[in-house]
Amino acid sequence: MPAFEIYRTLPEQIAARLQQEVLSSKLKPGVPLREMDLSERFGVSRGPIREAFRQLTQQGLLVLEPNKGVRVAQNPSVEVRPLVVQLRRKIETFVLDSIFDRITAADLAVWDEILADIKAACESNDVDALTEHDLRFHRAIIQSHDDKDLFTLWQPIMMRMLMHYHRLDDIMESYREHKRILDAIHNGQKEEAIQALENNIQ
Amino acid sequence: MPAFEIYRTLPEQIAARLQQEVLSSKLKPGVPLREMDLSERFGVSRGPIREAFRQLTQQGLLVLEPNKGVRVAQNPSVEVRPLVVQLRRKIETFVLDSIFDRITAADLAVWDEILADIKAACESNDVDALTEHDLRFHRAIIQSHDDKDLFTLWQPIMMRMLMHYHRLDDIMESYREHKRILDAIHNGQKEEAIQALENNIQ
DNA sequence: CAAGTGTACATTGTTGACAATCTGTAATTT
DNA sequence: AAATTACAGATTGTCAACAATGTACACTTG
Repeated sequence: MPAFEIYRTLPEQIAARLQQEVLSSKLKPGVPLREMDLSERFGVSRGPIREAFRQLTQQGLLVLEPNKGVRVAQNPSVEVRPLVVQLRRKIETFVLDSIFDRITAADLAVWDEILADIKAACESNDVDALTEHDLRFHRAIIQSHDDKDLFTLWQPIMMRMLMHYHRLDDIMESYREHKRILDAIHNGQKEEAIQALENNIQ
Repeated sequence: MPAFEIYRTLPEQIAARLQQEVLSSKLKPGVPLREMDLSERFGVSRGPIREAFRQLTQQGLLVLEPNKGVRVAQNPSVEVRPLVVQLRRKIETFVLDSIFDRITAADLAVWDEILADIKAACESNDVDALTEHDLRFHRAIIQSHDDKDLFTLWQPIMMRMLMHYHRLDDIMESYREHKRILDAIHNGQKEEAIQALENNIQ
């Protein structure tokens, strides 16, 4: 696992950068994003910017109005949050349950490394880094399922949970929760792993 | 409600057309879509085509590989189907439950009209039209929720259910199921309506 | 003959120019 | 003075040309 992500395309790199800025509230809800501003900032033409906008719109981080451009999406309402939690739990526990017996040592090695990044983020109290590696952790699990496009269902749900929400007083608790998941997997304890995963999603 | 949908933008019109062709299996899984072919067919440049591709990729109907274009997505695996059913039920029943007391006569009028279209499609045994109006029916309910971007979560799930799947031997049963939902709503029977809705989603 | 290499060709990626649309402001009308 | 219209600037939508990448097939090379 490289320390930095490798992106194939220009729009992906731009989208990743903007995603990080939305999730860290550097870009606040309602703020309009101008194609030309960003094309100057990233040193590319408007085409790749527009495509990055589409990706982030699909993730629910931006809202698009025809002929009026995109804005940063509003944070999800508290009323909807319990639904989102349930949906994410259903998907992730489904995946963990169905891949459990086929998890390889290589998978676990990757997940352990991400856990180390989570630990480092918690210890340095870096909430943005924690968000990033929390996302990487759960994405890695989802993407290990055979049906690759479960990811498409999961991503917008995950994004809604990451938008402007920090439930933990004690940031180290996040590390402990993820560690419990991996410990259970290492020990081949399926039910415990699923339980720990559900406990982490709230 | 107009007899035909009104689309603001060029890419939306193109995406709607391609969506219909994928859902009706006129475009089969795995088939590559070439930007230039479609730009000639629709009489536009490649730009709007690319944007339509983005929309359909987000819906899970197309799969995109960088530098290699898009293909029609494979049908969802049978293993994943129960999960998708559960997710869709959770979202739709959540919406119906939370809007139930605020449903207006105007809402019901719209839904009744769609039901009439469903009936007509069933009576003429037109599976493609049924798919279209089934989609319209449930979309109308989802979009009546305040939190507009619940739609973003729901759409890719709905698409996976519509892809190449016909569970009914008796096509008229679809009409009856939707009628039961609306009848219960007309009578103010919330639990019955939710039950009928769940029964329709399988 | 198998494996690798080179070279057209097809296709997607990116760009800058131009067209269409929206927004706010000032002039006009009643 | 209020409502409407006309206009100018800003912004997004579309297009066609060019660049970069991937693909297929013939060709070398061992």
